[in-house]
Amino acid sequence: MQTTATDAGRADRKPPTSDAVCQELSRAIHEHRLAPGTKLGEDELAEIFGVSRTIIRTALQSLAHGKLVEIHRNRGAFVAKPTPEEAREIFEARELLEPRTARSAAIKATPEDVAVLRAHIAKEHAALKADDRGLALYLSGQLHVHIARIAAQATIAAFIETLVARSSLIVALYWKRQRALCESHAHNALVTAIASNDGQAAEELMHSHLVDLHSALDLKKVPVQGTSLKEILG
Amino acid sequence: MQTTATDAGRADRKPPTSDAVCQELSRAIHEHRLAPGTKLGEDELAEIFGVSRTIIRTALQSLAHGKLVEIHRNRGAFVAKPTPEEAREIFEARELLEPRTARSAAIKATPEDVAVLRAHIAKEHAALKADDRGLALYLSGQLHVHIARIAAQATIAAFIETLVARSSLIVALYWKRQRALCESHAHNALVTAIASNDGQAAEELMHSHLVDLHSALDLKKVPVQGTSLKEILG
DNA sequence: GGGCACAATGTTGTGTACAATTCTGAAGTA
DNA sequence: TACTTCAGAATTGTACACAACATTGTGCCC
Repeated sequence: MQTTATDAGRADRKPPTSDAVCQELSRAIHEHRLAPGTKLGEDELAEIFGVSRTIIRTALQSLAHGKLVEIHRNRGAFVAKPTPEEAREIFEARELLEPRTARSAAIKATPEDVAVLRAHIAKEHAALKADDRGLALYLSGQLHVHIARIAAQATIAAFIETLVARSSLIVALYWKRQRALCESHAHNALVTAIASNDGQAAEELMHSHLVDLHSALDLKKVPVQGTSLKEILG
Repeated sequence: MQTTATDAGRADRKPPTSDAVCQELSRAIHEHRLAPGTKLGEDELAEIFGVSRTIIRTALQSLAHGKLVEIHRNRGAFVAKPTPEEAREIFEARELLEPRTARSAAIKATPEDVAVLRAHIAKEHAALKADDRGLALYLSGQLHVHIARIAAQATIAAFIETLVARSSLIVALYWKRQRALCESHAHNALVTAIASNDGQAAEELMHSHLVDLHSALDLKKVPVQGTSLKEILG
């Protein structure tokens, strides 16, 4: 998978598929290299990736389905800019889904699963040490997706994946704190609970972790208005 | 919205948009007019709807995102055929999401909301009386979506919408019983609980309703092989 | 000077043509 | 008879061209 992303990024060798473009853009949004509200012009992207607009359009529509991108008819595609209302919904949804899923994961986790999770956390730490905040953020989200997958629930895992992705946008808009270090500790504790197959603890830890994240948002903060100035001056 | 669907169906007046095509196909799948496994040829659909393949492709990709359609590269699009494993996942997900959502809905429901739900049930009854099983099935699913919307949870409502849609495919493949009448009673009780703002009862009724649906499936049954005869003759 | 109408420009939406791949069928061989 | 091989047909994937729409800039009128 790393190969695919690299291929798409370079676009020197082989023409990337729409999925590759999709992943590349998705990753860029995850890592906050693309800010909410940014316009995603088709011609522009087509040139960057070295493909025709057809591929780009497919990728954008795909991202729009996951609500990472908003497409306004005849006006173009923009990186989504969740409202405080949406942010609340998304975290409510996560608080509904993830704790129970974490419990299932803890019950079903094999030593191999745990090893994967620990390796993941190690990468997260490394990224933080290298001061790559974007990558750290991305990995941090992916851990949640991994846990959902361990629960043998591809359907719910897919839901959580979109929620995590959108959470990244929310963090970009409404994040209050500077440090993200605390999360690592929460993740450590969570993985430990899963390692010892303690469903109850995993559920509770996941819940408090999400509440913690949620409370680290300032939803009253006026979102950085990428586009619509009328809202600012309205 | 009825207009849109009709336009798309006829395709005499105005060229339908990809969303219209999407809705039309979605509806056809919901109502079991399109069986799981059916091939959805692009040229074929393009002629039926009176548009170019471009529109059709967009619509199919959209449906593929909701897992109603499977797209195999270079081979085409087919109505999805959920495996027993997926069926289990989908109902587990519904059992996780819907009872709590029903509780929220019951707490927040206004008299107008209840009126809408009751009108919906009336339509459901009418469809059953008219022996339009397809329509009845569709409406039956939509009630669940309506309830989720009342809970002021667009995000979760969207999830439930896809789960309901996929449930329709599962019913097409694995349904055991003949009669669907019992559902109507469950829906009645559910709406009554919501009408009296009884969150606890709504949650419990929704749960038992889903368990009832789930138990009405025979997941050991070999899925009816829609098209690919090679699988039957293996 | 302010406001409006209208042309110019750029971007997106849709249809179509061509290339690439898969499927179908028949012929040939063991 | 069963299996393989290979060409033809059909279908999908991609690129491109044109049309439709939105935005922006200019000039005119009040």
